[in-house]
Amino acid sequence: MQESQSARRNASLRILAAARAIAAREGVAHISFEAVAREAGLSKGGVLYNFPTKRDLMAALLKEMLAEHDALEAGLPQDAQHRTLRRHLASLNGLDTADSDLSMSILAVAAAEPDLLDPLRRALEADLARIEAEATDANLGRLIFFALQGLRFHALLSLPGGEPAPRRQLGETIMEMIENAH
Amino acid sequence: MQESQSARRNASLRILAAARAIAAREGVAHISFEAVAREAGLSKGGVLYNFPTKRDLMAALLKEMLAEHDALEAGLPQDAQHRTLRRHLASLNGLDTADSDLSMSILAVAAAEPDLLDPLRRALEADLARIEAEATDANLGRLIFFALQGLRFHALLSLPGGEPAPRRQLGETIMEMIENAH
DNA sequence: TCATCTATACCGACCGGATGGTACAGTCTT
DNA sequence: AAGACTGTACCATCCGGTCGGTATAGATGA
Repeated sequence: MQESQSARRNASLRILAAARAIAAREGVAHISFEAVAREAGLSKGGVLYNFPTKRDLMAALLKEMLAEHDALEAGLPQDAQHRTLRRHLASLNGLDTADSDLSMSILAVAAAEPDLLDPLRRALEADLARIEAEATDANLGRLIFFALQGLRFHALLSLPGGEPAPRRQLGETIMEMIENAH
Repeated sequence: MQESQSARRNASLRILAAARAIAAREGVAHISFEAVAREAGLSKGGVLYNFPTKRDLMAALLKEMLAEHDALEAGLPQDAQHRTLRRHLASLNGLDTADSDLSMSILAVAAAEPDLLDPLRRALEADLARIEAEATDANLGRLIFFALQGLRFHALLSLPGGEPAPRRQLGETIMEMIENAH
């Protein structure tokens, strides 16, 4: 194990990964310092050293998720129309491979400390504005945006329509609507 | 207060109302037996007599919410087209007056015990099927359904676009789309 | 070069509070 | 009196957070 540098210094990434793993396996409610420590292979004190409060841990989790979502835009063709909508669509389609359970933590976080969602609120606010600006029909743009969000939540909560197959099907419908509206 | 029958015999309704009040005031995470008992004006033992486990309490809360949602259909004109979609729209518009925080409990419940959402899953599954059957364009019906759901979740989590004003605005757009598609 | 000092990263025992749940005694209604 | 219902005391557990301590790596200085 090449821990000469990485493990010695800063176990934060390992801790976040451990938290995600626990969320995926046992549910977000089971993210506790002890559990995370066990999963990450260090002590509770070590986790608390990196994230002094649970709030900090959850905030870091959320930040990581938003960053991954934003990173998707890089994979889009430079000249694509409706970039923001496309990014959301891509993010939605990537829900299988990526751990959807991390997103799930948003919900748990929201229940406990609503203001932790502020970064997410700002990001979505900007996205919504961009979508309206990019759209030929602002109303249609909004409609599609919320449909994507609805689809996302259904996927997170295992509600009908959120399974990969129907999700992708509606995704294609939406893609056609996007491309036909120039 | 006419407690001669209702309160004396079966405090369940009072308990559920208390739980909703707590959720609205302090958040879903603060629904505990003791807190509910205090709010409902009885003892913890009393609450536990009516709802032997927390799971039972949460399930009852969810059931109550679903019933209220279904009840909205009665207020719709007999001959209305797209009844199911209209009901969802009505439910969404009623989010302000009704306690949205009850719906919020869905999220917390889902985090703790996902299978409690099964009744909701069945209800939404049926709704989705009905919507597709009622729609002239099944794809459009689905799209609108998920947009409504997205809007609902945004409202629950105080995410952008979920505020009453923009919510109602998009609602009207949707209403027009529904009425123009015959 | 070697002793000392300092900062970083981590360990693990412990505390206090909250919570779900139990036990059981009492009360009210019929 | 019996059963439905309520109140009180209590328990076990979990969890977030504190705290004193350890290990190590580099800087400092004579």
